[in-house]
Amino acid sequence: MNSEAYNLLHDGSLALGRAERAGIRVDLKRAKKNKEALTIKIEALTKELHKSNFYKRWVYSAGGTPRNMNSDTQLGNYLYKVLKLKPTKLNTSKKGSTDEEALESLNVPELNTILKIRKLKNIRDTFLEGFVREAVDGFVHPFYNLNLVVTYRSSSDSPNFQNIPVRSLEAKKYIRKCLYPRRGHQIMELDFKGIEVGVGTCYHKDPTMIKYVTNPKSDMHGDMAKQIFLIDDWDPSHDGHSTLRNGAKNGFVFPQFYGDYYGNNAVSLAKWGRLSSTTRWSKSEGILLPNKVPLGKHMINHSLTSIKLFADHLRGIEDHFWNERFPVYNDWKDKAWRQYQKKGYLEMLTGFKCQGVMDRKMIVNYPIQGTAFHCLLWCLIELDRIMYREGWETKIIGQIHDSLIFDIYPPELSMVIEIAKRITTVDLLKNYPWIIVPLSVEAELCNIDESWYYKKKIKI
DNA sequence: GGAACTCGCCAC
DNA sequence: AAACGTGGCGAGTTCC
Repeated sequence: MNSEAYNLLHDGSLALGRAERAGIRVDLKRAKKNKEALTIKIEALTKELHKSNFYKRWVYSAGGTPRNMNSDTQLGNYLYKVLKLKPTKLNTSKKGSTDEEALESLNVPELNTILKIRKLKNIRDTFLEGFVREAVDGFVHPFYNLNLVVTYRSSSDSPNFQNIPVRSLEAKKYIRKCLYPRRGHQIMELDFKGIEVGVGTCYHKDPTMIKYVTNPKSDMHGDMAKQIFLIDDWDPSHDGHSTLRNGAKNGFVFPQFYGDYYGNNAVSLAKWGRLSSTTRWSKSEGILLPNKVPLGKHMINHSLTSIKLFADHLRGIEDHFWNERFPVYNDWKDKAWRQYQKKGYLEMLTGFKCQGVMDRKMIVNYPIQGTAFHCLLWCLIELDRIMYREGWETKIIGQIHDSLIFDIYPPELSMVIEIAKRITTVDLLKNYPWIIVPLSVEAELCNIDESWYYKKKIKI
């Protein structure tokens, strides 16, 4: 790495050290209460399972020794060797998988109980128990490492602050309702909007992507949703259409950027839209579209009657995506790969080098992932410097790759937002002149004395 | 009988 | 042929 990169890590660890020292307030009483509530639920589900013929036969098959349903080895043996069920999926050791997708596909009611227990145990033992174990005087102090990740991103541990559940409502409730700001303060989260797409654009400079990230009226994910789901009367403000937009974004666009292909896109989009991956689609299946039409009916009306035909459709879209829509981006991927093969390493715009054996996907992903984080880290250092110098009562308490988490002293709120906005959208671009696209941030805020669970988007 | 390791799973 | 990157847990294995 060059000296600029080197200094970023040094300044970064000092700034992150202050966030570590600040820490996050935990309601330990609540964490313990939630743990107990989960234990009761887990015990009830375990009892239910133990009563089933499914479990009794499992024990019998082991000569009467009790079976541990948390053991994937025992479960896999029973399902695929004793019951001789056909695995729908293999794990890396080429044995029948026992992950969520595999168990769901077997359509055995008791397996759903096991999945439920798994989820609850994960909430209890990884997250809540982690808070209880790591808390000192009512605060957890997650660590942020800058020396562990091959892409020169950060990682976090003890407890890991970068994988706190937010998508699953149940997990989110149990866990985030334990995390609080200091008394009289409020938690705020500031996120870069589409930073990886923006940083990627600084690498490949594709003119169509530049238009997409520069013109606020353009909408890449919306355009892809129109194409993928064959919608003629596209209305971005429509709830149902914004659902399809999310599908296109998370089921096609991002996976394509990461190097995935249309075949997997078809499977994951079918799953997302509740369409069968094995049988022909019917007009009554699938998620409901805005006009109350099931997705299955909509697809069939457009002659897409099965996942096979849908995959063919996506193959054409993938081809158009890379060769017509983003040909310059496509060329950059080739160029980056050839350059790595010639030089044996890759170099980021922020001055970091990655050496070692890498495949094509790593070569096009690492620089974007790392560089995007470096933008966040640079802003964190700048903000920390100002906060420290001026003695703000507001503290930075965490960081999740493209977002900053603050413990806000309410009288300082508007000043924090104003300065953070300046640093992220103006100062950063001066420091890194290779940033050729506008960057923007969005904010989520909790009320005073409210837990992190209640964060809500605010206008800034 | 414990330390250190791998694997599979799952959270982001 | 076919998804980037992490941390953490429980189960199971190996080694001393």
